[in-house]
Amino acid sequence: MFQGNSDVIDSPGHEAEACTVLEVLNRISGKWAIGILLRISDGPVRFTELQRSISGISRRMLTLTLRNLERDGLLTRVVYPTVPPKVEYQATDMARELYATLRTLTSWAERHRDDIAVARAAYDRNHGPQGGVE
Amino acid sequence: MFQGNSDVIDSPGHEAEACTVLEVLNRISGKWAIGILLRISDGPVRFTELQRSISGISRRMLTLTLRNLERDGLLTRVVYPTVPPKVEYQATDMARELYATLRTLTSWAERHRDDIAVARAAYDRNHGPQGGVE
DNA sequence: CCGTATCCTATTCGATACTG
DNA sequence: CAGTATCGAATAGGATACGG
Repeated sequence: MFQGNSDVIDSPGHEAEACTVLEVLNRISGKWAIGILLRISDGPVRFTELQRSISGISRRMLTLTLRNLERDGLLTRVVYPTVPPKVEYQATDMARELYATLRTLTSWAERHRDDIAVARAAYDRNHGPQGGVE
Repeated sequence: MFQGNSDVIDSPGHEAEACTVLEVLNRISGKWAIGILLRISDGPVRFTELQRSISGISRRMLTLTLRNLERDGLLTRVVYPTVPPKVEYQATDMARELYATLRTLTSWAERHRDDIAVARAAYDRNHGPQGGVE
């Protein structure tokens, strides 16, 4: 019944700052965080706009990921009390420091996508389904 | 009974290359991958040595993560047929291209660890346990 | 338009015991 | 030393339905 029943947001009162770095890195891991951060990299974006851009994400996961990023100070949520409601999400300075790194990361991923596919295929050929010596 | 029952290694024959980038990024996500990669950044390291350095990791997760990284061509596994056995893990060139980025990432995490903690505390104060309007 | 609540599944991970 | 097998708990994530 707590908001962080199990899901992503951990309940306040449960401190867990053991691993310095990995704890923080876990904030930008998760299936959608990087995609969201990159999407709002050049200006505020509305909720529905985000949902359509990212495509594949459910409203639930979009909300949860946005809340976590907001909680950690990586984006701000601005509510315009209009009708219909309008909510914009916007990267903070802290998040902006990440963009260069994030882009390097995704560019690395794109550059080596084929290499990885090849390596994987080779591995699966040798260490086949049953670990078969054959 | 298959090696990829559910765990980390996905069974060959199930192609899933939909998302270009995220698919690949998922390879260096996971709780231990980055730690392992950084640990082998300056030369080959043995299994037990890895286990002690990383500390907190179980043999099982060490093995699984190593296998996945090997499968994706991020490290190589060299077995010396001695007794007792000796196995060394070593980063590939592809992985070495990642180190600069990985260090930038972890340094960002360290620089902003406090900011994040503060942001989180503030968030939890406002959007308290019940989402209470108060 | 922008969410939240519930339910359910798949995946991740740790503990433990066994092996070449 | 360097693993593998099995089990079980916790968590992430999807589908769907409801609300301000």
